[in-house]
Amino acid sequence: MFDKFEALSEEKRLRIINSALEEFSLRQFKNASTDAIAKNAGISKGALFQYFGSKRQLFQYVYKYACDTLAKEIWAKVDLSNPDILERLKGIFMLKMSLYRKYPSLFAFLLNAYARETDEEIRELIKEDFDSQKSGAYSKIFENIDYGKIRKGFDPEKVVSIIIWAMEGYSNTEAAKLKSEDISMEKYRHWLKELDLFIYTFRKAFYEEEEENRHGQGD
Amino acid sequence: MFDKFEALSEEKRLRIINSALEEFSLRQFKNASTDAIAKNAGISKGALFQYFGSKRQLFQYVYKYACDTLAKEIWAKVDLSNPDILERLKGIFMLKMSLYRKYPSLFAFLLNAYARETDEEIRELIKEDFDSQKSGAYSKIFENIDYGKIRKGFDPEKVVSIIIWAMEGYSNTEAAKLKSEDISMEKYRHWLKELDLFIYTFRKAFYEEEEENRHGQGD
Amino acid sequence: MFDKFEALSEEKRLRIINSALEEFSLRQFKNASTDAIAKNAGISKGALFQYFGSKRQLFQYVYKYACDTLAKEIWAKVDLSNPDILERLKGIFMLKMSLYRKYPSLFAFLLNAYARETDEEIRELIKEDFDSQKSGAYSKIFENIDYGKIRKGFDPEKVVSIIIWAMEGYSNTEAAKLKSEDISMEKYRHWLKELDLFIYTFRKAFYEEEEENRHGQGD
Amino acid sequence: MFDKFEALSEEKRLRIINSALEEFSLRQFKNASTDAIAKNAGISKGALFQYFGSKRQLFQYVYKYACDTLAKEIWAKVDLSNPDILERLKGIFMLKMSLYRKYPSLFAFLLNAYARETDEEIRELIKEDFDSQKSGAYSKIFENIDYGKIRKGFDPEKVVSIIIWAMEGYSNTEAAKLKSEDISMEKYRHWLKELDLFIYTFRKAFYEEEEENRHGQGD
DNA sequence: TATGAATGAGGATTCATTCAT
DNA sequence: TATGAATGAATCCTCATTCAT
Repeated sequence: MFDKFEALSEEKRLRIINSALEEFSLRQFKNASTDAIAKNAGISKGALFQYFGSKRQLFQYVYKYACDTLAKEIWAKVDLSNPDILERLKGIFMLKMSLYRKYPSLFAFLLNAYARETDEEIRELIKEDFDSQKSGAYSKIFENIDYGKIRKGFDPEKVVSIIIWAMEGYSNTEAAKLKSEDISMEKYRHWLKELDLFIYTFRKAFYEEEEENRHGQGD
Repeated sequence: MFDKFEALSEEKRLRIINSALEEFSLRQFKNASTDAIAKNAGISKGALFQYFGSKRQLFQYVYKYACDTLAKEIWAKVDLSNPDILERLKGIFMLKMSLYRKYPSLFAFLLNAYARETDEEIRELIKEDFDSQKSGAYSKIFENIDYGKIRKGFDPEKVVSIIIWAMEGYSNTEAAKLKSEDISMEKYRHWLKELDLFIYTFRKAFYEEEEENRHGQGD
Repeated sequence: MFDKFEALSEEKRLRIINSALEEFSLRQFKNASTDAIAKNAGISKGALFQYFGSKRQLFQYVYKYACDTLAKEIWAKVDLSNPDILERLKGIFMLKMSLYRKYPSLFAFLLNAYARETDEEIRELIKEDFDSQKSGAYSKIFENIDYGKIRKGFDPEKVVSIIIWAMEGYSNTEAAKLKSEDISMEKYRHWLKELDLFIYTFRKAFYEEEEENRHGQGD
Repeated sequence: MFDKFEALSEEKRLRIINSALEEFSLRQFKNASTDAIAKNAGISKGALFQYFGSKRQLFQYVYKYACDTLAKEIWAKVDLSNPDILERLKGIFMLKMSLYRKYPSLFAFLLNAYARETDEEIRELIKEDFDSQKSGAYSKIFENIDYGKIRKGFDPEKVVSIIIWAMEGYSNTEAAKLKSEDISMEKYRHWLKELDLFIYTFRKAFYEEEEENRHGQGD
């Protein structure tokens, strides 16, 4: 299965995968056009069906590819050694942004698949995968987090929720601004500065004094 | 344009609009069936096309109707007299939740349109509208806000962003849990309690001491 | 089901059925072209699918129609009161020939369906029907046959087999000559004369003397 | 034409012919897969088209091959020295049955081609060939037949037709029972006994007394 | 010469849109 | 004006045939 496809040159394979990623991120499974995928990949419709058998199997292949690629990229790079949730989320934010640069369609494809897809069979495929990945991801993100730094009088769970929602809000806002344009070094530097401001704010708002001092001193 | 439609009796007009709202909230524009819309509205397909010319124009009409209706509802009820951002957001959250109950199809339609629609022309229509509405909405939300209460040392803009993102995160999380089931009074009470906890947390984290005291005393 | 089709005028319905009969008698189910059926019936492809839903259902409808029509025609006209196998087979032969005139494609369609069809689902549909019809038909043909007239020294079963095979051979030979051209009255008279000759031959060959005499006297 | 094919080794040629015979006996011309033919012959699809130009020409070649082979076999073995039609038909029946055993695919192919093929061009090819072969065959079968034995009062032509149709009916009935299973010696003996009974019946029914006597004495 | 990947025309089916009644 | 049957363009998929290697 998919032997014929995997026997192709990497260049051609990527052309096809990226064409499919783009089409499937623009349209639902049902409306995505195999014609468009073939055309944009520079191959014939017949070839597409020789490689993947059906539109459905093409989706499955591309979906698996996207998940694997993303998982490899993310878990290879998130630093789980730092027990500070703020530093960890900062790492995840920067990673997320860099992935937009590297695989613009891939990200859009996965979001589209999860948020918009209505084809039942496809939803099932996604749900299984997504739920297991998500719970895995969340448990990894919260692994070894040190809640001791949070100021007395706060519900640590609420505080962590607020921080995560705020970080998500920020990364979504920035991602929406990006679209598929290139990300400059300047942009990176800007984000790092902004993130430090957010982190400073969170620390000052929710952490014990000493933390703030340490931060103040280190600054 | 749409003269023929607007000449109909209100009862018939509503039947048609509601049928379209429901179909468009269940399916993407391209997959929505004009047959189903006509059937559920109890009119013939031919009539539908005589009123609106095309499926696309029908969508546009219904979309505009939904936006207008919602805007009227929201701005009629949000209390802009209270200069405290926290109280104002609490009001918006409760309103948002109550709208799920009042106009399930209309709300679902707008969410679906904004979040799931992939038809390019439709997206553009939505975006324009949405952006102008959003900027209007945001300027209204921030109208007369008293930033003076925010603790010195914080960037008020960042603090407000964090609060808004966190509130959005919470309302999205809760909305996702809702689906289309009915909202009980108990649910409302639960939300009010939770919101008060969030507000307490925000106040304690970002507001001047005295604010916190006032809250503590008032509780 | 098929309501829309049955609501059409008889003229249009017959045009469609005959077009389908012809196409399905020329090609196997799989190769039969819905395009050709629609075109020859003078309707659009879309209409065909509105009436029947799918090519498969169209076949089923047409098949049932063919069976019902044929059964009605045959059993309405075969005279089962005459206990002489020769007279009865003569009746069946004449009937078979007259059916070629009335429903040329219908006959070809049923033969084609039984002899050539390879689509499994279609075969099953046919087999059930055909086997039950055939056993019913055979039991009717042999109902009340008087074997007493067959000359001593012959195995009556063999004699009847020979007569039936010979009659089938003759009717197939004649049917093959016919194709779809019209059958003249002259042709009918010719067949009747030929049949009488065959019957004379069978009687003289296989029946008791007295039978032959009676025949001789009656001639 | 076909030079390239005929230049191949006999072993390879037979592999290709047998593969085509099998595929064409399983499916109609249109549904037969050139892919399957090439694969089962152990050659590439490209080679197949280089040898034969098109699927149609491949069929023609194979059809001609089948006809020639069969004709050679048949006329080599039918004993034309015996002037008795009954003995001659008995020989043909036994030969026909033995050919099922010797060339199952070839026989199945020809039957399939004649009985089931619906492609018009192919049908024409078959018909021409078949008609010329048939008339040739019939003239050979009736060569040197002694009609003198037939009882006075019968039309010899009719009698011979009846005998041939009955024999065909019997051989078709038996062939239908066979399918592709092997033919045992017992089966052969059974057929010989049955044939003798039929011949006895025909002789008694249609031949002059003395013939019958001779038969009765010889039995 | 042999290969088998690539091509693209052809077929079933769907559905927005039209139009005769 | 209202109807809903009819249309036909568009979509997925197959497979004989071609052609670069």
